[in-house]
Amino acid sequence: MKKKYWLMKSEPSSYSIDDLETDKKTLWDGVRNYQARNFMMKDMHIGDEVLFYHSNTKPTAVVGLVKVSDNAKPDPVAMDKTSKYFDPKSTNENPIWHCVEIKFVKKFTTPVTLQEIKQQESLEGMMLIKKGMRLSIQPVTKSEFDQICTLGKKR
DNA sequence: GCCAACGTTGGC
DNA sequence: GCCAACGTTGGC
Repeated sequence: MKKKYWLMKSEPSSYSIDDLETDKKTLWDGVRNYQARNFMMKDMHIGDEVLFYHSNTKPTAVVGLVKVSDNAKPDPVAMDKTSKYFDPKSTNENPIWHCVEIKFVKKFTTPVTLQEIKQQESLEGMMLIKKGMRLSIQPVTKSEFDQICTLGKKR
């Protein structure tokens, strides 16, 4: 299985890279978008590397690296009536939503801001900066991944 | 807090 | 199957 590269968004007010550093690993539950789900179910595998992105904050930025530590499994909170992610259409027999588990790898010494990414000519193809792009899980190329990592190590 | 862009829902 | 209405995302 060839390693793939991804970008995952999170609002730091709900779950930040620091939370993940504390937890070491977490189930990426609560995703309720079919495109994002399909990536997790079909394309993400143990060992894939992920850019962790903080959205809805100042500044928005890729703040670190994480790794897929377990393949997709049914999303438990979809079956939890008390959860805000509860979905009556999803059952134990026929779960609709799935999620992978991710583990903390490292925080960037310098977060790579959205603004900075937009300024890189070599990154102008990134999905993240496409107008109206709001997918919370996006594939990135190895080249994009490597460039962001380099920027994150600077200074 | 605003609002553009998007995805989903539901009436027909 | 269309599409208007609605809710959500996420940058600014």
